[in-house]
Amino acid sequence: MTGSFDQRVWAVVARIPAGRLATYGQVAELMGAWGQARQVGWALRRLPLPSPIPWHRVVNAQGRISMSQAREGSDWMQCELLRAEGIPVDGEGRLPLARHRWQGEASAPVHLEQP
DNA sequence: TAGGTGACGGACC
DNA sequence: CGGTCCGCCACCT
Repeated sequence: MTGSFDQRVWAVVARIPAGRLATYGQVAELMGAWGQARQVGWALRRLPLPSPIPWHRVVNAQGRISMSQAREGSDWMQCELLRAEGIPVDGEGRLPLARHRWQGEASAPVHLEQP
């Protein structure tokens, strides 16, 4: 294989532009591991911090930061990093996912039509 | 070895 | 909205 699961996850996450968001499931899809969102979470958990990989741009499909005591504060750090990129996060970890959703680079060029 | 637990997601109620 | 269930699969008892 050309790299471990972890490395493939990180490679995808590394492509997420600043100010944009992706979901765990989305990352799994982009790396051809459909339905393995959970494993993507594990891979990010194994990411040594601090890291140049923009791990904070990955949130869950409910548009919230996955909070967990097991993260030992990295969840709150994620909150800070996102706000620093201009993405508002409320006290419950909710954020405007729809507006900041990263489209990957798979979106076919669309020809705009006249209204 | 079996069973419980998650940085998940989608269906249902 | 929120809560439960189930499928998913790597980790950890």
